[in-house]
Amino acid sequence: MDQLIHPTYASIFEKKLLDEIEQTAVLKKIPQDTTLIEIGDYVKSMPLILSGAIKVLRVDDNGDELLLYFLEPGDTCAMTMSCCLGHTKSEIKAVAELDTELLMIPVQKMEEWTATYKSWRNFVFHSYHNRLQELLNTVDTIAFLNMDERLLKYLNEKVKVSGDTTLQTTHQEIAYDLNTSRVVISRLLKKLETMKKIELKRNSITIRSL
Amino acid sequence: MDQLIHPTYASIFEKKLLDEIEQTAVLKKIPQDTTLIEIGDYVKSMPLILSGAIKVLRVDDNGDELLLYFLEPGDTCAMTMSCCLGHTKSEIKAVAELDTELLMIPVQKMEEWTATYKSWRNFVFHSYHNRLQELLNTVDTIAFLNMDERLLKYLNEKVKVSGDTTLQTTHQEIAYDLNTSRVVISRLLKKLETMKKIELKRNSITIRSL
DNA sequence: CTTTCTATGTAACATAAGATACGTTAGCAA
DNA sequence: TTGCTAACGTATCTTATGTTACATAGAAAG
Repeated sequence: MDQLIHPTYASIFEKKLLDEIEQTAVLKKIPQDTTLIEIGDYVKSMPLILSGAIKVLRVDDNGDELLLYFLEPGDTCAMTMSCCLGHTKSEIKAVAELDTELLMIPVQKMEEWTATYKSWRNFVFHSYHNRLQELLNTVDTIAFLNMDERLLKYLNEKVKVSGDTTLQTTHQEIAYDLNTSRVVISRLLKKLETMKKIELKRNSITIRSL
Repeated sequence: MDQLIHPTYASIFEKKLLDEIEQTAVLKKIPQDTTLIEIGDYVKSMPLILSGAIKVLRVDDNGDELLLYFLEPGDTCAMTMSCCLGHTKSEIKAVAELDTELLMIPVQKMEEWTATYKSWRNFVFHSYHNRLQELLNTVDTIAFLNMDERLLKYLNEKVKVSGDTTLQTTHQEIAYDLNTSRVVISRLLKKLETMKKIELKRNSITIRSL
């Protein structure tokens, strides 16, 4: 497991902490599209992302969804952390966007480590900081941008996260993430295709320039 | 100053920490409508709110504003904290909603205390937790609610924060907070008045039942 | 090859919200 | 009193987005 921890976390954690992580963390392999957490779930461990990507969503009472942000290697789910520390239920839904590898840290350990390891404390604060930033970004997007701009931003993020300019997805999927209807997305995508910015095929969108 | 700290914070901080706060914190009295922080400001101290209330806003490049949430006694500005710890510029604008009293803690001290005081660490984590919650709430509001529902929620919050069912405000002010136009707010308020839920006068709105 | 899905294209219409314009009113000041 | 200004009321129009309905196309299954 040692090799797995190294690439992303070795540089920020001290040796002793890395040893502790190696002893207590559990490696979890998650196939694409697996739901990791639903709203209302109790969470007893916190994930460190080693590879892949995780999509974090908000869901309202009517089942309407909205993409909040993606988590990538080196990230942790601050929401989950927050729920662990506050001993409250999950406020978000998390789905594996790609095949993903996680290190699961038990709550009890993470509480211990905040007292004993400065590097861990910094990591936790840093994670909160990043999550607040991302949430502000999300707020900006839905408050200040029109749907066509949001769609562009969304496509860009998907390309960045997947590392591929051809996205395997459907219009309906996008509509769910942006909390709108399929027809609206089809309409806007068609416009982008006319502008030669993307190419549309069944189950795939190729981004040429955005 | 001892009496000032007591009511809101005495129960959560240990004696030694309270003493330290008393020695290093600076009491600041802020009149209503004063801008405390603008986006891009560097912040070198973190506020603990003793009395009053603070309105936290997001502003975009066009100068469009959006109310994120209100801070009340016992709260701290997690955004500011986050910026302090990350040594980054402020991402938000903060305005005194009422006459407000703050204790200002220097960054350097707050970093020290996270290492030495468990109660401080818990307070910091708790604050992050609450702010994430509030931001999720904000996201829900703008993503899933229509303007009329957002207006109702807004009026309720103002009543709660001010402790008065009569709000001294203008339609334009509300429009700024909700990032819409005055005309839209006037229209919706009129509808609420017709439904006998509120009473409108120049510069004042009295909430009867929501 | 036909059938059966699911994904996509597109028209036609409905609605919430934004924009513009202008009239009215309350309160203050000269 | 008169006049001025900020706040408010309201009609009209535009636009972005949502809704419904239906046609077509591609993939998969039989």
